[in-house]
Amino acid sequence: MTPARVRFAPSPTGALHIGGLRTALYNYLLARQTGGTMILRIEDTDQTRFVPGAEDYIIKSLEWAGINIDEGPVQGGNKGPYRQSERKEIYKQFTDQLLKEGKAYYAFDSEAELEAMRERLRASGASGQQYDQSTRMQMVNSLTLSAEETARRIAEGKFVIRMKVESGKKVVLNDLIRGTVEFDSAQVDDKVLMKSDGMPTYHLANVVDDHLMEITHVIRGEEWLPSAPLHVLLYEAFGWSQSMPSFAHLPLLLKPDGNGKLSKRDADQLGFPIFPLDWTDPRTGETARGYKESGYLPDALINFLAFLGWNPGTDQEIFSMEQLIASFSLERISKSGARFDIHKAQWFNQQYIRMRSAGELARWLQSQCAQKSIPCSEEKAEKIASVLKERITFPSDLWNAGEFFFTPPTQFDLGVVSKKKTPQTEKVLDKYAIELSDKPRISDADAQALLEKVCLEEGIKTGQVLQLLRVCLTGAAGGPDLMPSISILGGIECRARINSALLKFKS
RNA sequence: GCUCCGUUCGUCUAGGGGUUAGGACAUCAGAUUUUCAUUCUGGUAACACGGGUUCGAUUCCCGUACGGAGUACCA
Repeated sequence: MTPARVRFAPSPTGALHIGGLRTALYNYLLARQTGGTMILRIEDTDQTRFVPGAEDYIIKSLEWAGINIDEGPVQGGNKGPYRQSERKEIYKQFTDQLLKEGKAYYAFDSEAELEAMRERLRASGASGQQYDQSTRMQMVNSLTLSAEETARRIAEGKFVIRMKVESGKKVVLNDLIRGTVEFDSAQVDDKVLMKSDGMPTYHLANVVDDHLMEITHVIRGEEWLPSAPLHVLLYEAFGWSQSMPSFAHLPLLLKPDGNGKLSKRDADQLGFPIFPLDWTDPRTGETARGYKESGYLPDALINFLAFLGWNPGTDQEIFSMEQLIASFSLERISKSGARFDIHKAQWFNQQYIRMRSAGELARWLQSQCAQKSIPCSEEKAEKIASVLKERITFPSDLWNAGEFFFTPPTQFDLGVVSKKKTPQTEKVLDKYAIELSDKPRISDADAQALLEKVCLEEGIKTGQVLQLLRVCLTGAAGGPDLMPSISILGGIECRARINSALLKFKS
């Protein structure tokens, strides 16, 4: 396999969207699989949309997700710089070349003039309202103005450079996911290549950089497919057709319900994260919760994301990053958009939590306790973790489901109480409490044997008191196995809880 | 409007001219757990529609419908 050079090229206009993370992942998988190079390129050519902190956020998010960058603004590399704003001079050379060869031209139209053109076209019932070969000669540009006038306007410094797209050409794109896609160059417009502030547009910058950085595969979202013919034309114009990268346009991530692509709004409404990490928008001060902070494990999220649009063709679903790298292939990416389903993400998380060691879960619990200033020994944390392990989806559930190990219940399931509390069961629990009172440490088996003994003396089955006992101890009707719980709590604590609960039930 | 892309259970998908159309999530039922969860077993549930091509089409072709994307001096 020839080593692939791929890039993830976000623009620092905000937090990294979960769909962007998937795009980065697919790029990364191909890079690692082929022993190639993963490049991060910051596409910050729109100065008006620049958001401070966004670049740093993107880098931290990728790092958390386990997507390691080989070349980028932080790591450097010999094809840099990796921020497009720092490559301004490079782009100028290339537009100059196109200008000289007559493949691009200067345009001076104001925004109002452009709008007027579109309005005119709409009114006339034309099929499109593009600045293209059919309209360019009616516009204010170096094609329609005299050489002197053009020179004067250029000297004023207010101009854009547009691609001069020839009509009547068939543009063929061989997409790795979609196969051959054909376009008619007549419907490609004369896109702006260089903006009036001297910055390139995405179209120019992307082609120039991909060429200069020797990118072999452009793996990006499907939203780029319509502008792909322009990019192909640009490669041709520069004479780079032979070394043009392969394209793979990824299916989009769609809303869980309704129509359209997944947006932050949907996530907010349905209550799930859309960003990898917590993000505070510096403009609005608004904070959005991240996957990390919501308790998703990075490898679980990655596994989930990998399967949204790709599958290995086998029944295996749990894949580590290494396994994904080994099995991944662009050919097995599906063509249609994938609805985003947070339930599946939760299921993956649950699976990954179970694969963690009791020790690791214990450390999570200990840190949660520490935050609440509740002491928790390693031994206790580990015991709790092992009884709770199969029952949780997020690390925070350790506390939610195990709080009763630290604080006696204040609320009790009254349904169980009214159903199970009889003079007889009360008496059993009373006696059980006394038996427990001199046993600070007690094993599961002993707790069980003791209960059976008391029940036998009172002539009832253990099953008749078990649930009432659980409510006394934990307050709830359901929960982890009772005997191990008693062992964790210890005899003294259990006795106290039984007594106080029984007292409460009397009133 | 125009251009491009797409369409298999509710969801993610496998499959592919002749299959009992497979798996996973979700859901329902039963078993286990004298609780809940887990686990196990089983169930419900899909080839958008219409024309071709063919002995035969869910699979290939063409339309239609529906969905999506793009249509900026944003990426």
